[in-house]
Amino acid sequence: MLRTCTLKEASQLDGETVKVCGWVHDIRVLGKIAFIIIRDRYGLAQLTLIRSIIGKENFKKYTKLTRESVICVQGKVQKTEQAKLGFEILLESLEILSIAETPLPLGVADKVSADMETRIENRFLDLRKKEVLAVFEARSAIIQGIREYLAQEHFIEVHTPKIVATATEGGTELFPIKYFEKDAYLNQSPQLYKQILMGSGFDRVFEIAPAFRAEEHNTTRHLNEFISIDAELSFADDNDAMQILENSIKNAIKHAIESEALNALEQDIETPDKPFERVTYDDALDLINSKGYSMEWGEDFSTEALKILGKEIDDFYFITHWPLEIKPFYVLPFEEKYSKAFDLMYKDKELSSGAQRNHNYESLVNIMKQKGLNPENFEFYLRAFKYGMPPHAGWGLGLERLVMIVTGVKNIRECVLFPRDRTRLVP
RNA sequence: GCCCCGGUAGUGUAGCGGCCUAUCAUGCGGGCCUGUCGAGCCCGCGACCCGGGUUCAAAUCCCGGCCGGGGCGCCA
Repeated sequence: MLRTCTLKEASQLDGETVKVCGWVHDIRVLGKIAFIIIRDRYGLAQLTLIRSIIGKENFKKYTKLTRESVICVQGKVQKTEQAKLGFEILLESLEILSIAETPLPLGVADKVSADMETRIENRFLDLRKKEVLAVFEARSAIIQGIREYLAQEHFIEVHTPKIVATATEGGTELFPIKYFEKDAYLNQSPQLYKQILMGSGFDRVFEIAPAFRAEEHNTTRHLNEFISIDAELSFADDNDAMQILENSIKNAIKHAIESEALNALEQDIETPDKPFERVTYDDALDLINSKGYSMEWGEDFSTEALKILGKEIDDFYFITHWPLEIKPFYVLPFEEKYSKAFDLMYKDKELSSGAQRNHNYESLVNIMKQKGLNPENFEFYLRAFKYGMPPHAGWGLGLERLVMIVTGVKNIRECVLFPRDRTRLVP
């Protein structure tokens, strides 16, 4: 066993001799005494080196260690007021496990900031910073919160194919790939598959998996590969789906807060205690037009329009009863020109979209034709509607968008370990 | 897809025709110090993206390329 405890655990072991491992965060030499700040995932600890105890040779060797080298040390934990952290480890022996080259392409303990590109190119180093790590701890907690809630509501976690034969919904660009002698695509959404599973009687399913979009977008809120959290439930309408979504989000935030990851981010967010406000498309439209912005019925909200809404309405809110014409073919029509579609917003950000689905075969085929899609290309999907399909509803949620909101991070790339954007394919 | 902005030491920056042998911080190398903790002090190291042009003179202006950041659109 290389270590007997983590640095955080060591802080509680006053008087005991421990063996700990980590990275050299910083070294301060003051003549005959020196301090090495060691770091692991859980925190920092100060190693105190006294030359007269460890010997001149060792003292020199250890204080010449480069930053970010990996070491394993043995020493005695002592509580002391003299150390900022309230304790220190009086060094007895030190083993060098890995020497870090110098200079570092990206400073870890530095005060200077780095550009996004430098950070991503050296992501392994960037991830050593506690505020960067914290984003991923929060992300993990968010996923756990959602998974925990959905499992409790008897959702089955499923995985659908990411290599598919045709476009899911039309519209967005897909990444073409070679599938042996056939042409295929990376899937933009599990939409069609999770609906088929409703026809299978799975009743309630969810999936947390990558989705791919080949749009050349240049924004801080789009990725070409992102994690989509999708849920679908049978014998349910749009309101049921919204409730499940709302509760999932609340549990996600609760978990993120409880994980304490947010402490490193100076992010102050509370679990929303009130129900999310629900605004109809028509009311939202009126609100926007009343603020001096001009928007026609049947248009989607522009970024500028959403900024107005974001200011007028509280944090999380649903926009419901969308015009049928601007939603995909699979949403359920309602009162002729409307649909049972909804979007979940956080201020001006689109977090999720969902709907009660159209489970009527004839109607579905008609709407597909109206939208210029060829039903023959969707035969594998449509046949599930011919032999007993229950009414159902569901949603897709962009994980990284939620992580942005919960952590307060401004660029969505910071919410992914190794982001895929317009030009980035490595690392 | 349309549009805007930017590339200066390892990192982050200042400079935006001659005052540049290029600023500052951080880092790195060396030295001093037994309580540092954003340590301090002294010495040193290290850079104008590439190609072409304008000019007596280019980091600075112009053109092209490469690379990056962002806005809109599209969406999650």
